[in-house]
Amino acid sequence: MENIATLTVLENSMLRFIRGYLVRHGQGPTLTEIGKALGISSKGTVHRYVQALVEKGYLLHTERGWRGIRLADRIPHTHATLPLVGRIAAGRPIEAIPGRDELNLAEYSPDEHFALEVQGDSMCEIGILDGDLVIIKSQAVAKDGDIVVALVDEQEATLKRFRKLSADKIKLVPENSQMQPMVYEASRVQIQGVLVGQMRRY
Amino acid sequence: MENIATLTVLENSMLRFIRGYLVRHGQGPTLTEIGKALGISSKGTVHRYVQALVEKGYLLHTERGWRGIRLADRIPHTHATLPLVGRIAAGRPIEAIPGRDELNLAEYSPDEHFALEVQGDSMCEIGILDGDLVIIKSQAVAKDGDIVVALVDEQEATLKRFRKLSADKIKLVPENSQMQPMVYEASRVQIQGVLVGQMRRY
DNA sequence: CTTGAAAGTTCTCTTAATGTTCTCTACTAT
DNA sequence: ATAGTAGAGAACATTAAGAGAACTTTCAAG
Repeated sequence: MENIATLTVLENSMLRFIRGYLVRHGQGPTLTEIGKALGISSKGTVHRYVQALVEKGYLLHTERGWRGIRLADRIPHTHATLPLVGRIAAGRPIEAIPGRDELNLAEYSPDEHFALEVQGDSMCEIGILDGDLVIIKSQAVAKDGDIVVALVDEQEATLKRFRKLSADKIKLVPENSQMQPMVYEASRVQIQGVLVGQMRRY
Repeated sequence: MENIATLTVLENSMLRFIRGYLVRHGQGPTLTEIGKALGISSKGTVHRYVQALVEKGYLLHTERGWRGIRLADRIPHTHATLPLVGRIAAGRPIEAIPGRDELNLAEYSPDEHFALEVQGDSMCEIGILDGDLVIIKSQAVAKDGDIVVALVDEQEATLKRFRKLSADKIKLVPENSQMQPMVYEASRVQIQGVLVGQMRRY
């Protein structure tokens, strides 16, 4: 945590860019490329910042030669963010996503969200598999088509797509063709929240 | 946080804001940002409150430089966690998962990991869909069967399952029956990392 | 090997953003 | 009336960020 404290906003941005570039290209960027990416037209300015990162221990530079910027072992610990290097599509270069160079994992506030582990295949056709974690925003009302955590008779829980049939009937729809939708009296069903995220570990 | 009671309402609000900001950004807010968040237009006023929190032992400030506000050691740092309520299986009550009541969103250290956004369907049969984010552990070596980010000829990237055919040949296998595996000379392929996580937003 | 372009290095000058200090004001409770 | 809380805002100081020119080094092509 202390480590990040010593970097300015721009140093941090530059480090993120350099880091992404190394993954995307397998070699270091030129000062001009760094400048272009960060909107700086002066190589001198870019050079100075790279030097600052080297002096602060975040970057190394090969002794001679072009494109010699490398990551040092010392990488800032930024709580709850990861560098978002870009978009990967087979057969293409990884392309940086303009304006998005960080993945913020702390965007879900714990007072409004909770997590659940999924068991079963009811939502597998949309990529929510057995064992996945889902992030739910706590709310009691859902829109037609939302994926909800629904409590039936205050007891049985399920993660399904919510369909409103009428004022007093709702349908909970699995995303698995082998399973049937279920229709309930609205009064039996309590919406606990709405799906906002999913994640899986490997 | 027992001593939080000795703060005024506003000091308390400010402390909460600063704590949240530090988690999301990994560095301190500017006085202007604090002011904007709490509806105070005067930097001078904000500064005075920050000083009060420093004097009362809740905050620290780096000796020099901007964005230097930090939490004092006695203040618990907010971690990027969500309550993990339990396991959800259709038709059953949500059951608590023994020993796991929190989902730690910050488990991937940024010095070893980066994220990528997936484009395409090459891994869709294992639930990695177009638009998903994947979390990659940086490493240059993979085991047979690992899902890897591979750079071919320092240029083309791909996320596929790694199969080692021989000492100098590897195969990259999609998880989509409509696509063919590709075989490469090992010297053409640079492993940038191995898949450790996946996530999706709704 | 030579040459020219690209990339890197050093330096000076400038501007904008952020932090600090201070004075004045208003409201509420004692 | 006084003290505490809370706010505005201005002037000043410090930090970060930027341009660009001149020079040096590296590399690739001929």
